[in-house]
Amino acid sequence: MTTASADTGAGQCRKAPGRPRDARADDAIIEAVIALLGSGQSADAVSIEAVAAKAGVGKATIYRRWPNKEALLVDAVSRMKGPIPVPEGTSVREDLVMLISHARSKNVEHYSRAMACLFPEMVRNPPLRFVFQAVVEPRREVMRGVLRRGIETGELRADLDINMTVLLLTAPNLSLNLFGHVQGVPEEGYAEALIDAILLGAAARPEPPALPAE
Amino acid sequence: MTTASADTGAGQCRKAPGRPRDARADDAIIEAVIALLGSGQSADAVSIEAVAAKAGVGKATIYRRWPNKEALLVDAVSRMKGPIPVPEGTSVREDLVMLISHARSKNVEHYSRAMACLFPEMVRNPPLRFVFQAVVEPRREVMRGVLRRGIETGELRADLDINMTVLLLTAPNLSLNLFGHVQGVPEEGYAEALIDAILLGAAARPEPPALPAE
Amino acid sequence: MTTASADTGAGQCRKAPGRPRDARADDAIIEAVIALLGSGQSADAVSIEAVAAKAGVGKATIYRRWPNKEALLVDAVSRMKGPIPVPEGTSVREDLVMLISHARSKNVEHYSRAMACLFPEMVRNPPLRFVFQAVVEPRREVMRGVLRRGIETGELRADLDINMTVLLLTAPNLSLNLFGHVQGVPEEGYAEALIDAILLGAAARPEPPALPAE
Amino acid sequence: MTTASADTGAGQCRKAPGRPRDARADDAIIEAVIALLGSGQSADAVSIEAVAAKAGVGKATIYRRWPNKEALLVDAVSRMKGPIPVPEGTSVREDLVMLISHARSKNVEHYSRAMACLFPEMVRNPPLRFVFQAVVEPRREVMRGVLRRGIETGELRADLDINMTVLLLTAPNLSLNLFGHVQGVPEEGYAEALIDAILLGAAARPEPPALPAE
DNA sequence: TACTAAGCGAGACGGTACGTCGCGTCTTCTT
DNA sequence: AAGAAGACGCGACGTACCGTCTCGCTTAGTA
Repeated sequence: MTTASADTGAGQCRKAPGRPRDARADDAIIEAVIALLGSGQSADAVSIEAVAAKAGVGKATIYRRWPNKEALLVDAVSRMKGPIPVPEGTSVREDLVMLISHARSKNVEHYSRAMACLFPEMVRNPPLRFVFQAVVEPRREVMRGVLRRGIETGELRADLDINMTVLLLTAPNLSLNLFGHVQGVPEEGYAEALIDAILLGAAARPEPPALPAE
Repeated sequence: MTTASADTGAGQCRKAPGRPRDARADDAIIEAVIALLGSGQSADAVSIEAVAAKAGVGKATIYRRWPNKEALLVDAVSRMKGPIPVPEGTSVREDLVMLISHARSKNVEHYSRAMACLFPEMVRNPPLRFVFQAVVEPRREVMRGVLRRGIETGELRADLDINMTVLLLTAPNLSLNLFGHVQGVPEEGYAEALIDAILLGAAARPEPPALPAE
Repeated sequence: MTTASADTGAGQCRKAPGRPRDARADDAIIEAVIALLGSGQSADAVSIEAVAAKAGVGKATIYRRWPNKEALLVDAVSRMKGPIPVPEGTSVREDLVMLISHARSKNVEHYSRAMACLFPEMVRNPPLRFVFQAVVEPRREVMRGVLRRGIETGELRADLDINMTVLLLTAPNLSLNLFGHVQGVPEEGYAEALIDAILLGAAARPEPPALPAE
Repeated sequence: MTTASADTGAGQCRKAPGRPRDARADDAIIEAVIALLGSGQSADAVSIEAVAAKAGVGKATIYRRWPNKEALLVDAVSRMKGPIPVPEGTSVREDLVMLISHARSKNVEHYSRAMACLFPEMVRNPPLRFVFQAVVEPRREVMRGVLRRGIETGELRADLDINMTVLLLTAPNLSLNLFGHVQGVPEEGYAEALIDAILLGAAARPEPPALPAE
């Protein structure tokens, strides 16, 4: 996924000649990016020159690993999100609440800042959108698993449109990250409210007495 | 909404001395922005210098009207979206389908490109998010009206969380604009599928026979 | 000769549009170059970035006037040499002594340093040699005038090779500037010794008694 | 003269441990320098990296032999000039013509290019001027020998300033190398014209009848 | 009619970041 | 230990755009 790891991929049997890349530089660079993203400065405080200075590294060392600024940002974002959480499987609702809360709690400010740096390049170079989806898609796949299991257990409608539901689950988070709060949407209990709205649906039902257990 | 109109606002009773601003310049500038956004170039092709050159205008003429690049972009985006559509009121479902289709059909590529230019500044200067919401909020308010009317007519649940529902209706569009297609979500019939998913809900119901009319 | 003066040449009748170049910037830049050349630092202390910083000027302001580093150096050198001295015409020997002393006294250290910066570009781009000769040639022409007059007055041989003699007069100065002192050549009285050697010639004459006045 | 020979000087009695230096590398490096100097490229095409690539050698192999780029260039120049010619001693004039022609014929273009690379460092580090003179001085010494012998044989004035005359003999060549042709100085027959000018002198003599033999 | 004040196209200005290249040093494995 | 390969910190290169600032000219309303 990352350019750096691609260069030293596991598939290579023969060692590359010459001095090997210094792994500490990779880490120092990524950490410098994350630190700058979080430094409360403006989004363009994340300049390559600042990253190099903060990481104690020459600019060429960065450009040897990533072809340009945005590729570096993509990599930093993917590392920022950390490992994908594993749902516990107690119930669909609880699993989804956990996944959404996790995504929401993680680096909201950082994430938004990183996105601000990424979008320009994502637009200028659409293939990069797929690179970016490579970060998002595994998380979506976990959600699809939860939904499929819910259909099997009968917790969810058998004819559920899984892809659309995943979009409903993840897109609001994106919107909140980018635009900040939307009036009337709670910060506390957001994940629960979102999931209940999706589970229950908006349409009125004629049979209130038929749902005593819920 | 625009800085330009604020400068020559209606509150002024005495006519300003000196040569009045040339209204054709405003249009030429906005049109140049939109043309550059659509020119298939990269997102940073939309530089003030390029806009000025394309509009046949001096840079100072732009900065006299907008305080900086991003304010200009915000203005161009809001004009790009065109007038807010008015729902016909036949049914909640049809009104929402119309609103969503309209938002989706409009300038998907342009919009994405404009966002790419806007986000960096939105993050660096959070008040701009509110400026930006000023573009989005009126459209949301129209949706809220449809939802409220749906509750009154009994088409929607009486305890519906209107704000969350609006988020569910609008956020997926944002996600598609930014990231492009998501696998499994139809381009054709997208609005209908989205709205049905939101209306119906994901949870299974014990009473299939209770919904013969639907 | 200079790029700057070429742009605002006297032949132009219509004023160029836009803000005119700031003449103080030209001076500040040239002075910064000369100051850096004389700062006792190494030759590559004369970097465009250092010049810009010392002159309190943006790099673009330099590159707007000169296409590259070496063109700037050429210009600085020509200004460093100052106005061409005018010989008094008392005698050929005295006029030449004055011209050579003047050339030698001027900025020996600076000159050598500037040459060090110039040669790389002179070689890489031979037309620049002619630009450079434009600085040197007027000074040579003054010498030719002195020699021609000396022939007329009978002070010099009628069949003198003027161009070769000019080369003999100027080349040793170049050599001293570049390589520093040559053993056995006096610093004090250098001009006189040089000119006497050229006037008198190296060949032995059979008639020492024929030169009692000298 | 070269750093390489200094490192493996004759004073060492015990054989150095480890792998001995590969003598072919020395030659390959020097040849690569000369090839690059002659490649019609710009003067800064002679970078250490290009030399290493062309010679099929690691950069460290170069830096093990020469302390820096300019030392390498000095060495290459001295090797470029080839062995010092030995005058035949028939007459002063013929000996000098031979020496000057030889110096002039050798690698004019290469020499100029090499100088372009050398001067920057010569200025930044004046001791290098002496290193450089070590290349030039032996040639000058040969000339001094010719001149001294000419005084003994009576071909030259007894009170000749030998050092100044050597300067007059060598400096014009430098000037031509660096600045290219000077107007009015012949390419063909240059050495003869130069030497005659130096021998004969510029001053007019009152006794034309006194020189019938010449 | 002349004056005044502002708008206008053009482009120079001080900055700052970009991505590239060469320097001289270092670290790896191979010979 | 030398060698080929190439990564490393550093710093200059020349370019592009930012937002501001003069220029000379044009276009109104005011005197």
